[in-house]
Amino acid sequence: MTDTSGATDTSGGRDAESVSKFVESFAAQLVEAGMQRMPARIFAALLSSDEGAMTSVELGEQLRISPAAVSGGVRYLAQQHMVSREREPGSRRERYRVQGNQWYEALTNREAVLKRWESALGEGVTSLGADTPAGRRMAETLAFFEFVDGEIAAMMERWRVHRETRFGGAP
Amino acid sequence: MTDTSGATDTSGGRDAESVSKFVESFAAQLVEAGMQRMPARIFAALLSSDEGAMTSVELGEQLRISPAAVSGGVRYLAQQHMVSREREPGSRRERYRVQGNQWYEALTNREAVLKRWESALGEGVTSLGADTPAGRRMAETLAFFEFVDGEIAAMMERWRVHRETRFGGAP
DNA sequence: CGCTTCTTTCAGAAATTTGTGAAGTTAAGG
DNA sequence: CCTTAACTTCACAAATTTCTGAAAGAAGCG
Repeated sequence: MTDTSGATDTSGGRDAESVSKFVESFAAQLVEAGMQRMPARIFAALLSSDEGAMTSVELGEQLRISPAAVSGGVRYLAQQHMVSREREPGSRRERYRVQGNQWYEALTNREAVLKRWESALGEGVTSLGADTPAGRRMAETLAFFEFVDGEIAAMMERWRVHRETRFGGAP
Repeated sequence: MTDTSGATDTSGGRDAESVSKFVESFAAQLVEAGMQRMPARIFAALLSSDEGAMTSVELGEQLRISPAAVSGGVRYLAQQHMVSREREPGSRRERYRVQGNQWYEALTNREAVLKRWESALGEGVTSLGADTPAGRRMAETLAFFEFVDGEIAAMMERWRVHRETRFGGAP
């Protein structure tokens, strides 16, 4: 089965090549935005799978990477809550799943990041002096991030509503 | 002047050491969020300067880096619109300035990034087939980013208002 | 015009990051 | 229990990135 003619499916895409093309190009964007290469590729592969889930072996085959690389990449993604791990009961085999909305909730949950920025800025304000020009600038910056923090939560709430009306609210 | 006692200013901070401490710790956060090290450090230094602007030489001295590193870092920051360059007329010496609000407008202007993601996702939808499960998932993701796009603009508008009432609208 | 002062570019050394093979660990199933 | 299938960890080689010194390029100023 190494023929290049009709491939698996000509009707709506889904031949190995067009999937791979998308995976690599989307992963490249994620990399450019600061994600590491392997996590990005793994994530893109999951996103473009029909089930939204793949096993270690499947990932390794599609991306041509070692089990070790899959393991590392998946661990990162799980830590970031961008994928979740499942085990089909009664098998040591794991599947990694991208949970519909879960992942962009995670993406917007730069919350942790924002919190750390805020904390660093707060220290900056006190250590440089709240009454100095630099201190005032940082206090304003801090206020901005606090504002954003709150806004993002509200935005995600609006998204859930918007989504329901547009896609007929899946869970 | 290498004494460690009274330093330059004991009233509100602003001795070289506490500035540097803040700079490095804030830069570290930026790095963790994906920014390269030099740009991050340069940016943090500018942010914590009283004038909000420094020359090449000042940056080099505070951060202990070569002129080449300053040049590279500053170029990156300028491309991202996080700092602007000024020249005091009649001198080849340049100053790099963090423009109050300009920079977080830039930060939220991941607009370019979002656009590229959207375009990649769009290609994904057509290439995988809009009627496949994977295609639908990606279409929804795409919708999410389009939604975010719009929301961010609105959020920044609200911020400007919020800011005026809180800080007495500077330009 | 040529000197001087800044900035930028470039090639390369040093450090860091990345991905792999191989060994190690855990649990399912005989 | 022992075997086997899966995932994880680890040390290291390769690739990439990062920063520097040196040279080159502009632009003010005499």
